[in-house]
Amino acid sequence: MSVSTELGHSNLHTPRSPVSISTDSSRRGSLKQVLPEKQSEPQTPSSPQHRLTRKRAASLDTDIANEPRIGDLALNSARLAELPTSDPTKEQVCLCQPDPKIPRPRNAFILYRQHYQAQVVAQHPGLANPEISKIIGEQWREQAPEIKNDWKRLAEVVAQHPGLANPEISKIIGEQWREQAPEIKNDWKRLAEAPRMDTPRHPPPFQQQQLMRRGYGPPQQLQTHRERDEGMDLLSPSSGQKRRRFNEENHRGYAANSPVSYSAPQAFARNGAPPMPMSAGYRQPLPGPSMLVKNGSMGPPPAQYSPVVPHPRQQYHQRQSVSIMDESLRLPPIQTQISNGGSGPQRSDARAESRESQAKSIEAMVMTIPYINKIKVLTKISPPLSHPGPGSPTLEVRGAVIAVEGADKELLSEIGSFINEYLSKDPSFAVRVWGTTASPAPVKPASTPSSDTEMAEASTAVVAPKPAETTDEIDNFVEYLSIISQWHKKSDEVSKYITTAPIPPSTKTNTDSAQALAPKPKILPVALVPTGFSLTTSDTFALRIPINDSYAPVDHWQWMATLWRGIVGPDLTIYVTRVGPDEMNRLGGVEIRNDCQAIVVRIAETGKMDEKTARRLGFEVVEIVRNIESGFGRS
DNA sequence: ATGAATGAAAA
DNA sequence: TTTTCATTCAT
Repeated sequence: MSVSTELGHSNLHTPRSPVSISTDSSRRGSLKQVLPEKQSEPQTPSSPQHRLTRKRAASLDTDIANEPRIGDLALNSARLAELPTSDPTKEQVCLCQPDPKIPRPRNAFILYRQHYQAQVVAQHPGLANPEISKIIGEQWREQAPEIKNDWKRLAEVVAQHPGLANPEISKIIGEQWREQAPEIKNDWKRLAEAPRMDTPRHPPPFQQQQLMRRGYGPPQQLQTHRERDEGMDLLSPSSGQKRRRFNEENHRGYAANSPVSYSAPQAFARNGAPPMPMSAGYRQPLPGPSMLVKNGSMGPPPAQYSPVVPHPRQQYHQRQSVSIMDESLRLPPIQTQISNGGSGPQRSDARAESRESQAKSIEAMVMTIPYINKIKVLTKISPPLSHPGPGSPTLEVRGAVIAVEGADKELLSEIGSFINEYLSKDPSFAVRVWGTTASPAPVKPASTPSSDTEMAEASTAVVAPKPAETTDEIDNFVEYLSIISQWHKKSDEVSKYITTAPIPPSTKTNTDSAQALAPKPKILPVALVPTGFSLTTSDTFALRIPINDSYAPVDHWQWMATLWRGIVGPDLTIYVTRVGPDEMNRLGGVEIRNDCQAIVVRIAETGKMDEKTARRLGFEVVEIVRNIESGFGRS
């Protein structure tokens, strides 16, 4: 059969010359087994294993063989050797080796598991993989048929297009598959067939194949880590955990698990469905403050991640094959964009549409960044009030700054009020609330005809092009800066507040007799930001302000967050989010995150916070706040 | 190498 | 029907 072709193809995927078996050995049946097998026949009933691989590979290849592009490949000797019935000498053995072990396609469950692995690990640190499999397996079982079907379809797509083997691409497809127009789907298919640069082990298809040789080096591991990860690793130190933990988490946990549940951005907030199905945090741009940690520079983030491809932008208008490739590197957001461009049909307001789609993508990306990671990053950017140096005067008290964050405004407000009331009724706390002065509305900055505004308008004039859009962007940006500015001022108030002993209502100043009154419980000042602080605000504006340069969504968000530098950070972050019933059962309503001084509060999709959750939350908050104080004093 | 899960496909 | 093997990665 087309065996020969196939093999050649397989090589394509596994760049290895016939001889380089060693590489493969890492996997299950490779060279080693093959050899033995030949000579021996001791096979008991189930000896098949070894050769299975081979067979499988062959079949797979067949599929591949069908693909047009395959033809280009040069074949390897491996195959050739076989055909020749003529001279079956020992050499054959050698030649055959290359046994390109083409992995079999991942089925729906495997894809599903793969996707949630990270999340589960994040939620259950230290859990062994077999356990993780159980968890995900259980989840899978409970999953609605419809959702399973979505994954099945995705699995089919992946199976049909070896190029999709790359989880990254799979994810993208899964994500947008459902709602994309047919022509876009075709684009994706093309993408699938196109070489993906992500996986080091696969050689570039077409023409490039020859040219690129040098880059690769040995087969390498898998796509798992790449340069991007370095950044993450850097970040993780604080938590001391494995890198994995980091990226994972999709902050919403896994609620709706359909790979294609991408649609309405709102959906994310609504049901907590991870926008990106496949490997959301996989090797993504990472949550970590890559730039922060990396070179300590606060400057602009790294240009782009694609190590191989230049700049997506430059290639946008190139021939489809090329541009598509770039896209794959680029990640979801832009891809959509490109797809649009490629399919040309909708002429009308392609620009607006593209913009819209970009916004959607940004949202998808930004909201996909695990909130835990965001909290960690923000902690680095704006850490809690630090302990005064040795020489500094001792603070009379060290209260706490609590921030309630979350994407759902209503929920935020509900929980924020709860915390406020809960702490306020406790006489040992002196609560004072701070909030972001939400600028009334899209209304013009009538109240603040600051120079900033003027500048903004001036530049608008200069730029001329699209007045409307540009103006909005600037307004948003100005508003953001304004908010940041306000917080800088409030920051001082907050710091002062939590380090000043509150004056008890009736009791007079007890400064003098402080010691004598020792037994009396000290009143702790608590600065509460109940309706969203740095995290919520960064998210809001990261979504609102479009990306007009080469910043990746994650970097875009980070950049927003960076502006909080210099503003006192929360000692405790309470992150509220809505989740589906299953997630609620699995994770509970209140989760304490000691790794980032946070409490995650999960509220059922439909209702309000139940009493049990409220009680636990209140208790934990008090507990943590008290510990903060004592811990502070000691450290 | 083993283990866990589920499912597709080979034996 | 049974067996493999896709994915993951700490033991």
